[in-house]
Amino acid sequence: MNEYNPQEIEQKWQQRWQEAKTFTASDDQASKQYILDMFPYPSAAGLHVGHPEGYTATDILSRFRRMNGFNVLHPMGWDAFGLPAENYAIKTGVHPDKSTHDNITNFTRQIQSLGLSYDWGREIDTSSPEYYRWTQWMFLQMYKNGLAERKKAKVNWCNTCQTVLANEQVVDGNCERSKDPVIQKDLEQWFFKTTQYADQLLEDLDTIDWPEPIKLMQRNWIGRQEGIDLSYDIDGSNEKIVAFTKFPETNFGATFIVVAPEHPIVRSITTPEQEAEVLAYVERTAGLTELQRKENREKTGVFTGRYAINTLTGFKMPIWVADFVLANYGTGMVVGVPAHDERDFEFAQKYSLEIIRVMKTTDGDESPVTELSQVDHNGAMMNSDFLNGMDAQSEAKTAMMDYMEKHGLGKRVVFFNLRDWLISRQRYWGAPIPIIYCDEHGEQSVPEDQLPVVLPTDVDFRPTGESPLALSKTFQDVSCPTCGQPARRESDTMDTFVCSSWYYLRFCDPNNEQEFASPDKLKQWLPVDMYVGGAEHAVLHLLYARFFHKALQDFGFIPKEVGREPFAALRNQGMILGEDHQKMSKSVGNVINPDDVVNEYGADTLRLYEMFMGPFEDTKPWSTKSIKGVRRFLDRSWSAMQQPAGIKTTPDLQKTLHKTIKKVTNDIEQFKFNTAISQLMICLNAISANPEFVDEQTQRSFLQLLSPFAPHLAAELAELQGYGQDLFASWPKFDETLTQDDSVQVAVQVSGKVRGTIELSPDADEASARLVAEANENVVKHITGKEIIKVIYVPGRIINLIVKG
RNA sequence: GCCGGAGUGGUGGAAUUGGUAUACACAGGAGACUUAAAAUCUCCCGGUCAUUGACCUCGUGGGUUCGAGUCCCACCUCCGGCACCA
Repeated sequence: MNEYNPQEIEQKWQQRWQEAKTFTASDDQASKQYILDMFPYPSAAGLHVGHPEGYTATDILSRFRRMNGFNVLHPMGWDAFGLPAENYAIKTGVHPDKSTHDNITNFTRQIQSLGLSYDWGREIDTSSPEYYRWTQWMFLQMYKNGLAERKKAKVNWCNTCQTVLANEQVVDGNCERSKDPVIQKDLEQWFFKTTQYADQLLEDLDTIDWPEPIKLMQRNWIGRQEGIDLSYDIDGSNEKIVAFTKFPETNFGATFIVVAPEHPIVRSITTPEQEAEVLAYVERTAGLTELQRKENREKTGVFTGRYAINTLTGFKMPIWVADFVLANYGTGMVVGVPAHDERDFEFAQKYSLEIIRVMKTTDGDESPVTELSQVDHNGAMMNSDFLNGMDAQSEAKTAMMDYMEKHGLGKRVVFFNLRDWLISRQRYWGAPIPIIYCDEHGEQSVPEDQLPVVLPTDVDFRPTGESPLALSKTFQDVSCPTCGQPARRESDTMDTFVCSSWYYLRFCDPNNEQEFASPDKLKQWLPVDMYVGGAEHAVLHLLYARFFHKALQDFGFIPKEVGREPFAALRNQGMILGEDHQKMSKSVGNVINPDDVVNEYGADTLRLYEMFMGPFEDTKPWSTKSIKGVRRFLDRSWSAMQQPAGIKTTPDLQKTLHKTIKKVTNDIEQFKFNTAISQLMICLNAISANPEFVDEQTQRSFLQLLSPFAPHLAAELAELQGYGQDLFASWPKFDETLTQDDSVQVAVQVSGKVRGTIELSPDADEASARLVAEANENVVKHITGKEIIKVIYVPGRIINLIVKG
């Protein structure tokens, strides 16, 4: 018998598959499956064990679908632009293009050593001019259609990275990458108007098969809220206060107004007496970072000297400026109802503003509100004229909104949390934004036939806060597309998330030089049927890609037939922790390198182990000991499958085989790889117990079932046994009747407690089941002398005898 | 604070969705083969008490039910997201 030598056979089969182009997708079949991994950023650290988890899952699914007759598109590529390569260049002087491509070479070697069935003919690299040419082209389409816009705005700035960041890239007030505090800067920047798609991005979530928690996170991020913009006259001014609120029903209790310091109205309404104080406050708060604002929870504010009139009550509401009101949320102005809002209460208390209760809260309290714990906005209205007695959150809210709209005092509005996507980056290693500025003609698109705008090489990477491209002579020498006079190029590059927002489209037609992808090819493959990756992309990448898909479809570049969503189904792999149950990290020293595992145990063992560890979506710790058990299973499969096939099988073995076919088939569909593997182990145990009764059919089926998980081993055994590789052109079928047991163990309960088990046919009737149960020796002593008053019988599961006395 | 997810043997985890809790593995114990070890194979393996058996056990405490890991209520712990959001 041959020795199982994984390193040898794995290399051999990988080579054969590559030479035979076994996994090349063809573009002309109807039953398609597009199975996609989130493509990796090729970091210098190489592959970590988290990568193969997702890649193995999609590989199993791809091989399984192919065996079931599907035409599968399963590609791989590189999300190659990004800050780490540039930071590395600053430190070492190695050009990002070089380090990135060295890393890609290493990643390719590592990924290929796992025997994954990618169609390498479709490999893409977002940093190649052939790719980013289309990234730039897409920017121009966004521009042409009014979805890309340059505007001055308060933006997030990271001092360490020396660049602006998107809203989504700010985590707890810190830069997602450097973890350093983000400060606010007023800058002119490029935005994609994601907000124009807020409604659709929200609604279409209902049409896709994604994990509910991920959908919920997107819903919360988009943050749709219904409310009303209330207008108030200002005493002694022609301007108006417009305040957004979700709780207009409390408006009889409104006693003051607060405006964000950044709001332009502050300057125009402040009275001369208050001017100095207000300006000083505005200046002081403007300099604060997000973090400082967050740390300083103590409310501060300054009176503008002006009053707005509460139309309902005639109350003169003082207008204050305070930084707890955010300029970019709602209208940047808030109506203060201190009795029924905690923030308003704190502010009113600090500055001795009037507090009027307008609700008997759910705890029955209707005394004056003097403590924070009394503040609540649920209950029955009081002190509120026509609202009195109504429930605050239902009747009263609607009645008040109706009243306000009818009298021209307010307008119902829908407000979203989502902001436009800031895509400019003052960095080098990204796709240049294809815009030219001319003194005479202003902002100009680079003509499409001049794409790509190639990244120059004569560049100093060191971040100065200005884009490195601005300092390149060769890059800046350009003439205006309209008048031909000297002009200058936009020197910012695009956020790398722009590149990754459309790569799934390029895989459909990766070598097309006329279009980013032809409509026919898009029609052939879209949408992605299964998309797999880490949950860290819950909002960023997945939201942006959805936005791109919708926008490009509306521009007419993606056929309508493929639907409004790019990823029909999504699964997230769980994180793999170190053996110490800690997050893997270099500094802790608990990092497992996939190369080492492949060298020691083989790729099939690594694949099988990562799938066997636990549920796909769960976080789970690595265990070097457990991996040996998986290798043992492959060793035993290796020797069992090399036995000469027996003439006939046993009914028991056949039953186990058919149960296994059924379970493995269903489990793969449901991403329950761990239980699929345990069933394969059960099957092998049965095979090993009856070596002389393992017939050819059993061997063939077992190898077929094993092949998506351990493809090299299965291929080698098929060859050794003379079954040929055609074996893997089909998936075994199970016979439902052969998966049924003839007799089953049924538990006998007496008054709900298990007292014994009996053997019965699964369709035995209650009378005969009861007869056998009552005769069971372990049961008898619990029922003698007692009356059986009720019997509950679940065929094939339990029989429960309820006794009295 | 608000919104999600999770809590099962010494360990990773199973449990046909309300029906015999601990499948499949790992670790551990005993034995076989071996001069020996490794490898391999066979058996045992949640806890307490005990004579054949009984009782307890799925984060904690209640509840619904003939029957609850699974459903309901309250609470505890861990992980993830959001957060002066009007």
